[in-house]
Amino acid sequence: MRDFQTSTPTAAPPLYQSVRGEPIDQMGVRMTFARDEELYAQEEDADLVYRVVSGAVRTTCLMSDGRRHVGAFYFAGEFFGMESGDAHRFSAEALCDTVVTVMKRTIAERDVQIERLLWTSTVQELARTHEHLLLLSRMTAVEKVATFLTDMATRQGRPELVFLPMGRQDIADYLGLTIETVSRMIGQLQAEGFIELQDTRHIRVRTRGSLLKRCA
Amino acid sequence: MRDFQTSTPTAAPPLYQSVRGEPIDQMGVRMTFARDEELYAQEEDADLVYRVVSGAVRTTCLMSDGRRHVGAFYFAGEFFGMESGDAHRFSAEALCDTVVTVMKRTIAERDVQIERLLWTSTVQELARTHEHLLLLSRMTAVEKVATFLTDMATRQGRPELVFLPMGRQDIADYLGLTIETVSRMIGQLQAEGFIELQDTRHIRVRTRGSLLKRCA
DNA sequence: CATCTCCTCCGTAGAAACCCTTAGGGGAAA
DNA sequence: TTTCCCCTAAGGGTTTCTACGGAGGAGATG
Repeated sequence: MRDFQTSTPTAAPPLYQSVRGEPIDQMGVRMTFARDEELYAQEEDADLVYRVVSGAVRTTCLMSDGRRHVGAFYFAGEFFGMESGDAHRFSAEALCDTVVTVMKRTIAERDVQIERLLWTSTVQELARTHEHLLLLSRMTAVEKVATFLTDMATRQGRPELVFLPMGRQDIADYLGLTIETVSRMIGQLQAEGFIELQDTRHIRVRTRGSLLKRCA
Repeated sequence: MRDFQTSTPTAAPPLYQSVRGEPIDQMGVRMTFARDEELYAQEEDADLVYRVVSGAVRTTCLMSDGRRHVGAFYFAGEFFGMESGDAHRFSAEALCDTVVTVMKRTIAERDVQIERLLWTSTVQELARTHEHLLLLSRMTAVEKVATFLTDMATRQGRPELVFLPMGRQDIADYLGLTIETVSRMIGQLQAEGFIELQDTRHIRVRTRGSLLKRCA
């Protein structure tokens, strides 16, 4: 976990660094969550917006028959929890020990600068989500896993060594695969020489260019 | 096409009706596009934002090996074309004869009211996109088609008779299926008595409650 | 500190289900 | 007629489902 904590702050875009000269990390109330602790639940009132300071968060959606879907992962510097309606459509949980800042939605919407920041963040998330759509609808299993790994590497700002704060089940539910297929595809990428597993959560990318070819 | 033109304006939320007392339809420059005409292309500069006045628009993404992906459909009252970067990641085409209003992004961002409208619209689209993700990642073929039909019915504001301005290929590329599977599933829903085909583009929903059960 | 057990998570293999590919025919529009 | 799009059917491939075994961590015990 520790190397993850120290690596992610570099991923925060410069845009997010300050508002009115204040470090944006200090905007709102600081809160800490333990691994697997719930930040908010599905159907809960969505009157707060969140921003990751350190650690990582996943949003999940549970269907009535038990099928599970992971909507997104959020890392340091990223906003989440904005909803168009009154209630959260997903629940949010901490992947590891995580610090976030929390702000009332009504307060954020009263400040033009903060609102603009939120809008920029929302458009960025929309773009990421569209990429996710493309991945889910038209990629093969091995392409999904390769794309996921390069995306994680990029967002962590360290293309040669990826740390995965989430388990295999989370990856599977994010990519629309089963846990077995994820394992098989990681094994296949390793057998083909694209990646090397240091342990189950640390993956060394050998030839980034070649791995990108497996991304479709 | 005609019944579609008359039915969609009712789908526009009240929020979009006016800004500063002006009908928002008159914001920006009015443009008309013919069926299958391109509004903008993938990789093109994204310095404009669009809003559908009448008709319908699809956004598509073409992969290098020819695989095709439909990102979204937009109907009267909805904004599209906002990007986080400088370039469009998708191309946009008219599904039928379509009227849109076009506005410079820089102008939109200078007006606080318009900017807020855009943000609201973006958050709504993000929510719709998250629903689309859930559909693609964890639904079966028949659930995808059933969900698609109920979504179209809802957005057209006429739950009992759905008009599909897009072809089967567009539906398939939107749902991550093949055209044959879409046909089979529509046939299956018809055989099970949930829907009835008037012609290939007009579908009568017999028992909405039952169809919703097929949506997972 | 070593060892044991429990528990969770990860990896592998075979069978089965699901969906896609391929091929062919029909109907509407140009 | 020609062309394009849609529907149907059969075979094959990819992914999932089911089942089993191994690795590693947490906690209890001596």
